[in-house]
Amino acid sequence: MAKRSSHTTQVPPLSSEEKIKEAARKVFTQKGFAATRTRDIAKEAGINLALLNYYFRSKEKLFELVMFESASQFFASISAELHNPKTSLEQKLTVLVNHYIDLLMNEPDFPVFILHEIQSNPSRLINRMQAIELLPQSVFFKQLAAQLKKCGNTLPPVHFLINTMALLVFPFVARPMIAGMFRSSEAQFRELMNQRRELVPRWVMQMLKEKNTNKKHKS
Amino acid sequence: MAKRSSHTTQVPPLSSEEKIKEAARKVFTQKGFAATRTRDIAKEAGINLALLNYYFRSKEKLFELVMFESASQFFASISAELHNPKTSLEQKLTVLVNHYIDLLMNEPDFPVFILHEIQSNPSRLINRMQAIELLPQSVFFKQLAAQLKKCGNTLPPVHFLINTMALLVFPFVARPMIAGMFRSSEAQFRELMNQRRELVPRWVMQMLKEKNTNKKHKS
DNA sequence: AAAATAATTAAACAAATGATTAAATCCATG
DNA sequence: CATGGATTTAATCATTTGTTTAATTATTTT
Repeated sequence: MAKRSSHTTQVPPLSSEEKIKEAARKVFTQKGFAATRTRDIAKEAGINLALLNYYFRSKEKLFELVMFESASQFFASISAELHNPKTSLEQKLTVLVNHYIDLLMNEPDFPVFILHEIQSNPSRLINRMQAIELLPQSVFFKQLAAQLKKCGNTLPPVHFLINTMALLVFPFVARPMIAGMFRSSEAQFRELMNQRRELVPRWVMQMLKEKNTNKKHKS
Repeated sequence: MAKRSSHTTQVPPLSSEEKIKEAARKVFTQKGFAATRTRDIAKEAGINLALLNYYFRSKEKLFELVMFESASQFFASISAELHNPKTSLEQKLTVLVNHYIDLLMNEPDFPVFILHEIQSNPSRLINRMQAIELLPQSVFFKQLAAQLKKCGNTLPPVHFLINTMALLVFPFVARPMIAGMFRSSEAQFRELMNQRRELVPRWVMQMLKEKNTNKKHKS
């Protein structure tokens, strides 16, 4: 297909259709559905505005196509590892954390984007993502529950799924605030996130091991 | 000011100006700036569309007014406790966690909203919130750093500030996803969050105490 | 009560924006 | 080359949307 040539990194010229999809992904992710103009996408893609409707019918259709691709890729990319019966819970945690830290360093705007779109239109996105609903049936989740039981911790396993995701993705969604707090540079932030590659799995394992004293709380 | 009357919960009738502000807060928070129409706000407030511009000049001005109020209230509401030299780190954690769990149960859409607005227009909001930049100078932060030192943990204290916020607010920003995973009801979610009132402070204290082995990570 | 000021309304305007049209250009195939 | 379909473009349309205007009603002041 793409004619390869010389020694330089040769980018196969994208078709207009592909250019639109890439531009749409970029602009939608940064500004959200409502704030992006079809003209923004056309300009970003370097194509005529009418081509957008020629290939994708409407802004809405383009959004659903591109974002369903992104979202399922985001959630499914780690699915195999989560269902792998050969690796330990701790190994899975390490793979999971490293995978998403890599991903989020390249796509830092994605989490807030997806959370905002879900919040402003829950039905449109939640239904289409079966990857999410399969998580509680994964080997990973079962190993998590087993580890809890072994340690005599009677808390619902959900807490620790939440905690893992929280420690993993929250730094990225709060990145502008963290940067604002410490006037920290991009490089400093990346250094922090690289440290967390080892820290997050350790913290999660430690939380699992803690005895749950199971005190009452005020209703 | 407001004339109080009988035994029933008497709502002092809001002025049009107040009705608009309340409606704006609600609609902006749920749908974001770009997706809300001035007509949505007018309808929600039950007032004529022109009144919005009569009192607030423009959608943009209304947004900045109302959201600056919300945001500074959100961040400043706990400021006194964070600077209290009388209470211990653990006590502060408990107060902080309980305060924000209360707040977020009533305003679950606020975090995603504010994060999305910051992401799509960082300069507009970050500058105005000095509360955020004062956090690293708070007694809370100093106690956190001291506790780390005492335990021989050489990691940057920021990690634990991030972790505290993560464990506290992430469940709310991810609420629709969590509900989707476990088909859980509103009541079940609230029960989980009530459990976390005690769990989050404990988890954070535990993370602080862990020895940091300080292994190298791949650059 | 009269006058003045404030609040409210219906209607309309102007710009932005998603979408369409019809003509022009490109490109493979016979 | 000629033909026919696919691609691209400039121009335009129709609707939405933030805002304004001018007239009407309510409230306060004199």
